[in-house]
Amino acid sequence: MADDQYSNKQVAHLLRNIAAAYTLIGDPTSKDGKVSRFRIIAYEKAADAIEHLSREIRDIWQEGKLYKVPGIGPGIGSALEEFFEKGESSHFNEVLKGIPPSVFRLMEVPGIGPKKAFRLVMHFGITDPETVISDLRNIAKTGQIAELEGFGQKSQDDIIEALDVFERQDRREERMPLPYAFEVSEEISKHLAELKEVQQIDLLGSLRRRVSTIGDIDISVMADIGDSKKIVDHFLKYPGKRSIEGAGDRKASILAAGNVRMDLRVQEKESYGSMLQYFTGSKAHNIRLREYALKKGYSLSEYGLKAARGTKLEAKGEGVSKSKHPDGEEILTFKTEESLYAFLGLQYIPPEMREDTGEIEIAHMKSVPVLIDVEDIRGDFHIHSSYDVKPSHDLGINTYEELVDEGVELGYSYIGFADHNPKQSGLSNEEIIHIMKDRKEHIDQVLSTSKIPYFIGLEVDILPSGEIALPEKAFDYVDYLIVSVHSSFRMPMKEMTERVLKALSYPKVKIFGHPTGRLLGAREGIDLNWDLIFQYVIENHIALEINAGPSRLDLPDTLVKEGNELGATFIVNTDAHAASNMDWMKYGIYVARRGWLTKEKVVNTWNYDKLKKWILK
DNA sequence: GCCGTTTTCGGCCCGACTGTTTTCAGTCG
Repeated sequence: MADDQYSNKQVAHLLRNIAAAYTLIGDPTSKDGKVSRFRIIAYEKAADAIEHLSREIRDIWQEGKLYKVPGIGPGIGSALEEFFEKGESSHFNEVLKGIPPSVFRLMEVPGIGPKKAFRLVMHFGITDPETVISDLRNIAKTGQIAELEGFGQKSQDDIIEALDVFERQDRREERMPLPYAFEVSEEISKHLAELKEVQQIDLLGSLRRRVSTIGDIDISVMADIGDSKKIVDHFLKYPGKRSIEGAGDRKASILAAGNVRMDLRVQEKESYGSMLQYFTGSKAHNIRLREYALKKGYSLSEYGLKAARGTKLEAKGEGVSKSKHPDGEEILTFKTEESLYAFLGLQYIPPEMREDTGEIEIAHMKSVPVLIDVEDIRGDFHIHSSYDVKPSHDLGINTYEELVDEGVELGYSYIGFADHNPKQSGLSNEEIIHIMKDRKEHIDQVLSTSKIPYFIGLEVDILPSGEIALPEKAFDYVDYLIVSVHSSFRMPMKEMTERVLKALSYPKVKIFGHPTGRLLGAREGIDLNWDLIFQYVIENHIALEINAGPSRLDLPDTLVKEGNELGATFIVNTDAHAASNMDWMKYGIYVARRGWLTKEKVVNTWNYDKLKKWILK
């Protein structure tokens, strides 16, 4: 499904190839064959936009909303329509005709862009994309690349190295789950903190934006600019280092164990705010912010604001001062991010929102939402105990009493238990009903003096038919049900949607658990028609779970944002199988914040009375 | 080719590093 030629990734790849072809040979379909460089940029922008969509571009086209995607206008749009209808576009074909396919393959190698790929392919006549990597490596080893004009010995060595690395890890795009990235970054932070010249260390990039999976670790250091070389040198001596990717006076990159790339930047105090802003990203947010600044007459970079179009620089406002850009021009520098956004007439934008999904417009209108925080959470409703109901999946390791104690420790006002349902094979309905009755009696007994009120829930499997794995007579012994998909993950969207909608229709179902079923880096989510799911849960007051389990982080942030815009409500749960895992809550909160949620949209921030009313409704 | 809270025409993000170069092109983030 996701890897066919219509997937967002493939369509984005196609548009980037068109952009590369334009760069290399121009447009064969136009009169003079020339292409404005801005048309090339437009294709790349459209590719970026499509790659970051939260749903499939082809589905958007089928809904007739293709031209609502930013970056798609009449030109690219009409070609895409033809592509979706016929499986190919005559314009795209014309443009690509002049470029051997091996060029695009070679461009996937880091360090080789369109120009180099084209030169090498044309000069050596390697046209087969299947063999281009090994063919070129063989040629390189004979020393022929070093003799080409514009290349040299070093270029040749670099190409051999890049091809070797590429072939070893071809297409393995390793991103680590956010919680793991936090651990890795702690070590490098400690290493940097050894230097007394280091005044402050910040983790930036996708880590600071709390993206669910992290590619690179981005680190900034505040220091006097005279010390920056020394700090870079120390960074390069990190014991976990495998190789140096690049190094300058103010920035450097290394590859650490596990092929984790780490990027360092050093900046002085006066312009540190600009650095934080720049290095936090996202790239799309930064580009949009720079465009916005430019319209106001300023050119924005990681150093601060330069005057553009004859604007006069005036250092007005908190934390703003005049300084010199490394190139000698006068600039305004910013101590904090707040001062930078404020200077541009924008409300502060939390890092989690900086994805170019409308946040700059909202900040301009001064209506940035107050995002939910982990302190707002008053309870956890997806916790597994060690009470043995002969469950279909794993038992937890702690008793109800221990889970309550942990809840009290976390400052919760209430708690909900959601063990897995008793397995259906080998147990009769009567036995299951009996187990459920015993469980309720057990809980009520051991928690008769509980410090906080509790709810008795159950996480029930959604069977392939859409029925749920619990006889209705057992419903008497629970306050609420979480329904979750735990099997048959690969069903066509239509059937999967019907399956889930049926499960959601049972009485006492209040929560749709880890809704996509994805496992980060291990399993894609299920295919659902989200418009129908959102509509149903909104009408029936069912909360969509944001599962904070480090390997899940499910619902994904993009779907949270979409559901939020439609008016859905959510619940952030840990799915803990041990009391010690109940502190995973923060990871779910990160997802919620990336989905722009305020606390009102999250049921487990509500006070007890309101919450109880919702559960018992 | 796309786009609009100073524009339906006239703009389009910014800088660092590397290698091959005597002033810059290519690539990347």
